[in-house]
Amino acid sequence: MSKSNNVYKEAYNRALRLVEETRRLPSEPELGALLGVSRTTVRAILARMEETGLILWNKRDKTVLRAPQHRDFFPDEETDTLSQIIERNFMRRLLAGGAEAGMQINELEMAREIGVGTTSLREFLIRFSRFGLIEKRRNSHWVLKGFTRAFALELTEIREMFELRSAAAFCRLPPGNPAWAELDGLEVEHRELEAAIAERFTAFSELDERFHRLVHRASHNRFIVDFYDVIAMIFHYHYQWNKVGERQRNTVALSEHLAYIAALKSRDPARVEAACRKHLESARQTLLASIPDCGQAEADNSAK
Amino acid sequence: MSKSNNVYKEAYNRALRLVEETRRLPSEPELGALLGVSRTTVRAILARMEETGLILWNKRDKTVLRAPQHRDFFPDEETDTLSQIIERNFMRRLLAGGAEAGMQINELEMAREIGVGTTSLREFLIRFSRFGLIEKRRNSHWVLKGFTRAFALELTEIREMFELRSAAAFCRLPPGNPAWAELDGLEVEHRELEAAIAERFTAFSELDERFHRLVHRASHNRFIVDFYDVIAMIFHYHYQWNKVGERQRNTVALSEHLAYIAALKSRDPARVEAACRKHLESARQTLLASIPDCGQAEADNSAK
DNA sequence: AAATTGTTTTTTCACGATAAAAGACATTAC
DNA sequence: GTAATGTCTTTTATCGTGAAAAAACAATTT
Repeated sequence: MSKSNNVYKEAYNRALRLVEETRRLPSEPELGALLGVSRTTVRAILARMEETGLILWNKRDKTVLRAPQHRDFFPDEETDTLSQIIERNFMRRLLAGGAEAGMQINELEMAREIGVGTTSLREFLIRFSRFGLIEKRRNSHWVLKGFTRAFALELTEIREMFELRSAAAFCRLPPGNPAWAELDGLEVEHRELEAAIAERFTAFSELDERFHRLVHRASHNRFIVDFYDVIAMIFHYHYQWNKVGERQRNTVALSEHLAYIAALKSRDPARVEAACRKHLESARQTLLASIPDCGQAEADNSAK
Repeated sequence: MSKSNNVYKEAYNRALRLVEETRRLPSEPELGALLGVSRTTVRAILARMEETGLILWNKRDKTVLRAPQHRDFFPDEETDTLSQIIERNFMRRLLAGGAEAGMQINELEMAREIGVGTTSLREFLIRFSRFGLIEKRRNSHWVLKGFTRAFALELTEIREMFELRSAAAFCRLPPGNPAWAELDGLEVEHRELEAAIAERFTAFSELDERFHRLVHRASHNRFIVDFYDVIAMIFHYHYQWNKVGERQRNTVALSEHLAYIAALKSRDPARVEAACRKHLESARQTLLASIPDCGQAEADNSAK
């Protein structure tokens, strides 16, 4: 099957939004920059838009003829990257299904089950291995380490080290640094969400990620910044399968964020540390509370 | 060409060492365990040994007929893993050649130059990306970030955080923990090397790695333990192309290690921290001294 | 002349295929 | 009856291939 054209389809859907808003589309290179794809893909999109009667395309002239209907869009399933498909499948097995530690992963079988080639699955597993949940035996299978209490503790330990350091670095940023403006923006978004917490309390996790990434970036350390990928991945999937008490959790986290932001703006290192510690502590508790295998931790940890 | 039989060749060479030392070889499963390969490979090895007249093989009986000659061994080039070949090639370009930051990596071209398939190279790059030296543009090329002063500073920053924490954890290990015995063993090896520093001063880096890995393991944190891979990789290649002042460096490091070991054995946290800090500081200086682009650091760091 | 469009070349992504290596099962030897 | 050997099956490592997407180059247009 070689390669799916999801890049084209996904960009096409986004291009439809542009069609909704304008009478005539900009030049090909401009569209490419706007959609984040190459001109080759832009031209494929324009060609189809002409075919379906959405636009009239003649060289520089790209006039919108009609508003896009619902059926003009490609279905969501077709716009996903292969690695996104694999990732979702894999995480579902890992978190939802009964994936015990020590279980081994069969590339061929798993690729067949998900319906992808072995190469793609292999590449996913290699990329995924940095999250510390799987390990490769040379010339042999992968071993699942399991989403255990020990894992959560190790993850949060690093997170706390990194975030405390990043927060301290944030305080030291000169006043002119754009990060301060970003922080102000995030504060506003927090207040807006606080006011509307009843309706859109699920929007929090996206805001949460942006806030923590901003703090981590202040460290100016690629290893710290990159490590947030691990945290984001875990929290993302974790919350997707664990909705109990979500609203309560988010309300608490939101107010902790606001205190944390206020502390950062005060530039008082002691206050920042306290606010950061408090928030991380409750994040840790939330994560731990959701892991079934209690008592397992000591065993895992002392097994060297 | 599908797959090279380097596993077989490498295991064969190691099996020759056993032939040198024994009159008759053990059972197939035992040999497999000894060489770390499957019985399939063991049997292939035995088959060849019989063919070349090294042994007489009849079911359980595997009698050694003659001592292996030099020409019985497979040449070293043939025993390397593909990923080792790729790694060496890549690191040579990165450290020795003029690999400026921002330069882009072409999978196809590089694969051709090294003489491997694109899949293998891709997988290597994905694995390598966690070292923070390259970055992928989606649906496009990889970008080289360069082995810059900024990189070295970011790397050592994390290293120091992790090692200080691990060393502190080491102090708290109960007296019965096998790590203490391992530490004693390493101390002996250090003393032996100290006595013979004149002859085998290049053997230090291997000892260095084992020592630091032992310390890191005390953290009981997979992210800390895994991070040492990054450090080991950098130091390994770095020293391979930078032999100036090696002996002096190693002599200093050796005595610092001994002080560090003594501190750990004293279990005095303050003393451990001091010894650890001192050693890490000189390791950092050594690394920084070897990077050509001075003054670059500020520019890199403040570029957000 | 600079930017845009038209055309061609290259590169990435993903697959199936194949030999090496591992693993499973059946048989024999002690 | 346990542990070895003999045989067969499955899985991994690697490549070549082909379509999607990017990038480079050439020809227009304003």
